[in-house]
Amino acid sequence: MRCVAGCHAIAPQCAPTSSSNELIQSTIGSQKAIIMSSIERISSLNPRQQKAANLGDQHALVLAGAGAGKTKTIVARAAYLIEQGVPAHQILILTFTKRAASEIVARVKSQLGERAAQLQASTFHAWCICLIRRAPNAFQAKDFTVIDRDDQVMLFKAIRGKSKDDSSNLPTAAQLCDIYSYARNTGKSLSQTLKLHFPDFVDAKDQMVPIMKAYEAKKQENRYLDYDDILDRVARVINDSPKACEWVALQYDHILVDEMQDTNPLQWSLLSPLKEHCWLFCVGDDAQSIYGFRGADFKNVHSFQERVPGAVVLKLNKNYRSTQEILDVPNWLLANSPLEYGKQLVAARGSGVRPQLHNFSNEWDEGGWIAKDIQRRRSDGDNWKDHMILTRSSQSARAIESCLLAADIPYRVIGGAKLLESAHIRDLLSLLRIIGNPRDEIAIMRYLTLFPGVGTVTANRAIARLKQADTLKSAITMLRGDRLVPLAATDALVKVYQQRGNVAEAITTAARMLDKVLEQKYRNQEWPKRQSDFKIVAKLAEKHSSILGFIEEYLLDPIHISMVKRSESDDVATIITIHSAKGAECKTCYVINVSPGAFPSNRAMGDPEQVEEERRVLYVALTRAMDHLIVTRQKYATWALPDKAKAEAAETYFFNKLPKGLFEEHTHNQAPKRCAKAQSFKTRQFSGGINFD
DNA sequence: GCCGTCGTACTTTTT
DNA sequence: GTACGACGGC
Repeated sequence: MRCVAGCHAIAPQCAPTSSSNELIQSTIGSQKAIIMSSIERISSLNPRQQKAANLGDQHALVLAGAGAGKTKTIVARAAYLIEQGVPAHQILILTFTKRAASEIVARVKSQLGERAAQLQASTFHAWCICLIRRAPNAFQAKDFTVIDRDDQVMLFKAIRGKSKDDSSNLPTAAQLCDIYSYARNTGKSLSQTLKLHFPDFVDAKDQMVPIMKAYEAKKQENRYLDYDDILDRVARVINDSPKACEWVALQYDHILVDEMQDTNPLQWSLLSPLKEHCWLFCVGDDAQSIYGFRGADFKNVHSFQERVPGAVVLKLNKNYRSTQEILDVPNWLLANSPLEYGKQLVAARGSGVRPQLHNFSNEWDEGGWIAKDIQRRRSDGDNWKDHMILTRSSQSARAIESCLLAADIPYRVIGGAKLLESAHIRDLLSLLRIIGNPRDEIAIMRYLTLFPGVGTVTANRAIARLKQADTLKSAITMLRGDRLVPLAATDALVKVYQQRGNVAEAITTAARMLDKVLEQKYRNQEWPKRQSDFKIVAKLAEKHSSILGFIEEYLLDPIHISMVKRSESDDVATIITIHSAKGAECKTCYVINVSPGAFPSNRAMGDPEQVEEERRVLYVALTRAMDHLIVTRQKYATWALPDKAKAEAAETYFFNKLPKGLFEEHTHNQAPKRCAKAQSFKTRQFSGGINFD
């Protein structure tokens, strides 16, 4: 047996499946309950799943259609390995979301109990952070702050602003961020990235290079790691240094990868060097590849055997989730693609209820009807949690949310606003971040400009001064002497600094010290509600001893606002973005706004690759339903588009040549009854729509 | 010269 | 519900 330094001692922030408090634990528990409810129904493996789970020591790729039991096979594989004597901590499970990770671990533990206690499952990012935390010097990432996309955009904005030259079409800060990230995730050069994926900006390349270089310099200077750095640091080191690679590889015998079709070249570069030392067991479905925008490369699936010599490929075809009537819809969708997916899902469960297609005028009618339908199904004996509403964007979840709210239906939203991303929490955390990393310019800027009399100019001066200081203490003394910023600003820094060993206390103190300025800032924006969020953040931080560790955990595993609010009740309906819903399933699924201009999204039109990805997004949505699939769409969804886009939307619409009989179709011209909340939103003027016939 | 406020426009998908 | 630009006040 192998014994490696570090493998036995997993620091709290490194245990990817441990949740940091009961409040949140109960919400995550309820999520699992939904996802797991049906799986327990079929507990035994079919022969193919069994064969996959019980493979000996070899590399394997399991290709499985939607609902064919991918998760179940991974769970069974992990359980089998542990039963064969592989120590649980020598198995690494990599998934795409934290939810998938905790679900898999929970299921293995429920099968094996104590023997699986050390089993680890995490996202690629959480895993890399864990490695970096264990050997910060090896990865050249000591005392860093993890920054999210908003912070990245802030940095790009600050740099771009200086080099503004109105003569050319320089990408916006957010676009620069996307281009930079795409290039890193795919390993492509900037020129190649622009040519292939951002052709509008090919000419701006020479202007972009210095901006991106300045961005990298800023990251270095402020000790920031962005999301891509987290993977990149580890990938570089294990590819360049055989010794480091061995150190990592020795910790694991088997690596199990979920959703392989969504891995990108950067992620592959993490797995590739390890395949010499560990056995890879990867599971995927090319028809469900929906992360192309992040550089996902399904060559990782298609060329698996070339990349991993000696690997065996197994296929799982039978669908155990849905009835055949439901599967006929996604089957038809893929059959209409110019690409050959070669997928025909066959329902092991046989025949059931025909899916429904409902036409509405607008999103309020759509949402109002869905609320009524859920209430009807509940009074017929279903639970709230038997209902899942799938949306393309988190934006479109808002109308449906207000309809459920008005109808008194308990719900939670997954994939929308995240707690740590809301403005008032970022304000609060900016203070904590300065304590954790005194060079954190973004945090200093955000923090200082909270105070009356301090704007960007003054804040920048203060930052320049602070950079000269060696320690936070001397920096604060310097700030006080300068009188650049109000005393309240430095007082809060001092007070919170004294509490830095106890993150929850520090947050409570910070909230108290900033109460005045924040109340002023948010006086017209639901301040009491925002204020109560601070208590939640303090509670989340209870088990953390490091400020940066705390921030990092919740950036990589975000808590959604509605999860916190709804924690007291497990029986809730779910509103979820399709991207977040991969792997999930539910008895009754509403796939909303499957309208022209939305599927494919008008932003994807013109690019065949993106249109196909949109098709797969819809495919994922349609394959979540177990018993009832209800698709809704809006007649006037494209009302705001220019005529040309409107025509294009009508032409490329996925449901154009829908065969009769696939759906039971209903058209609603009037809202059944507008909900009170919905009425309070401004009514829209509609002009021109698409004829669905 | 710098800051605060008010009005307007925009809002894919995730780690 | 947030971000940016324009403008007026200090």
